[in-house]
Amino acid sequence: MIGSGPSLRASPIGAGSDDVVRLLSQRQQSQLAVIATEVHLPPARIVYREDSCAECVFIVARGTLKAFRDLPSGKRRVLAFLFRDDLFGLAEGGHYLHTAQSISAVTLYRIPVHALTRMLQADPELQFQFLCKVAHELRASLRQTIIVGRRDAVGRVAMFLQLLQPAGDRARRSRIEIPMSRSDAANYLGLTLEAVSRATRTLERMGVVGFTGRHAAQILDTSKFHKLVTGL
Amino acid sequence: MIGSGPSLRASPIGAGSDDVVRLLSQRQQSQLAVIATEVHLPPARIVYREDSCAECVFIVARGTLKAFRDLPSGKRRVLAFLFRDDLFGLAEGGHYLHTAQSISAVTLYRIPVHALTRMLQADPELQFQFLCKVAHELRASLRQTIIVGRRDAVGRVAMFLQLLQPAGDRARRSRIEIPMSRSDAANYLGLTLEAVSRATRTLERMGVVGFTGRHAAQILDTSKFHKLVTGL
DNA sequence: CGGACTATTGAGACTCCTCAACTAACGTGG
DNA sequence: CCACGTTAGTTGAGGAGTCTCAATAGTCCG
Repeated sequence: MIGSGPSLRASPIGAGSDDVVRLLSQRQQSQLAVIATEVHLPPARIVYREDSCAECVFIVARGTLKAFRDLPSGKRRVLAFLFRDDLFGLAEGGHYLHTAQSISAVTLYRIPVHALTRMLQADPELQFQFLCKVAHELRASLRQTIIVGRRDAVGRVAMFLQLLQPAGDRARRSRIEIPMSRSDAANYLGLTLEAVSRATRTLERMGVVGFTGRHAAQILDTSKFHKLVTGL
Repeated sequence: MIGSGPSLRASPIGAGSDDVVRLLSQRQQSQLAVIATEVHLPPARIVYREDSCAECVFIVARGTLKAFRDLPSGKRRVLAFLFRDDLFGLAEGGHYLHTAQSISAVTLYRIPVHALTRMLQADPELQFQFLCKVAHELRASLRQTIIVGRRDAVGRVAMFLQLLQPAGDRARRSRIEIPMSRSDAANYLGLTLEAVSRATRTLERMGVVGFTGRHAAQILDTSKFHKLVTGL
């Protein structure tokens, strides 16, 4: 990280670029830094609870988090994983829609919404970056809908791994870090822990993906992998 | 409709209000009208195709549309239904992410993205309304994820009906209009047409919902209905 | 090294999908 | 206006897949 303040990452709106880019300029970062507070959190710490009063939004500077919602039936549903440069803290009617919890140790920028909205109103360029970011999250959510809509567990897990693939050349992309637990991943995918476990086993047996430990995977057969992702 | 131009509707960001409100002022509507073109379309007409060059965004003035995506496997997935005051035309890398098609006869406002982005940059208040609207769509998408994640068909259909519930008092809310076909609804819910058919039949047998024709439903037992929606 | 939590593996039940036949609704053209 | 063809929806029987429940193995942390 070059900047010394909050940064965002997304595909720009409208522009022809295909790439995910860093959105904020140095100026915008330092401007945001004025109203932002840096927060350090150990793993498994609640950042905020659903339905509590939404006074701040957050930007991830380091680490991984999950956003989940407790359903009336008692079940819990993971709706998103949050990585570096992600924005979170979505509210409705002044209350958070889900609970945010750290998975690894994280560093966050906490920004009061009222200060942020004032700043956005005064700085159209900055606001535009936030618009791009929210559109980016909307795309991510639609992608999740596609994934969860699939019937087969193996295909869903394959798509999930693709989601976690780092950017870069083929060698870099083949090594995948899996920061979350199996059970969180399962929950995100709309599967049970057991189904994910069996699916990963199947992927290994097919020689498509190798798992070394629980938090690292390597794609061994890119062609087969892509066939699974696209659904045969 | 009082305004004579495009209008948007969403929950505002940050504010304490719980309600969905009309976002744009008269001034903003007439300002948008300058760069917008009114388009009338009969039912079942493609507005744009996925992967085609994204030059315009659209706002629904009247009617219902669906947004879907053709998956590599050959299957088709409905990702959203679009109603009055909805904004659509989400793109990535300059290309539309899904295909938009009218369900009923529709009236749309077509707005070139380059003109819109220019206008947004120049008018922070207007841009803020668009930010609210996109956040609103993000919430809708997250809600769909929750719905699709459920396992039981009856519960999913119940949630879907709740989604279509009009605002107002109890009497108004109990009468539900279903503009889309069973098969589109099924697709949106991640079910087959047959499963939806059986689920509606079950709802009828349980005396929870009555169906008169294929495009109208009435909630008969609100308490049971809510139990189904929340998942027992 | 022990304890608690997470993950793997197995057997059975349940639900939805697939396939197939039939019925209803819609729009077209005679 | 009606007959017809096409599309959309209903209903039934069978099979595939995941969920549930249960027991075992592995991992992390004190």
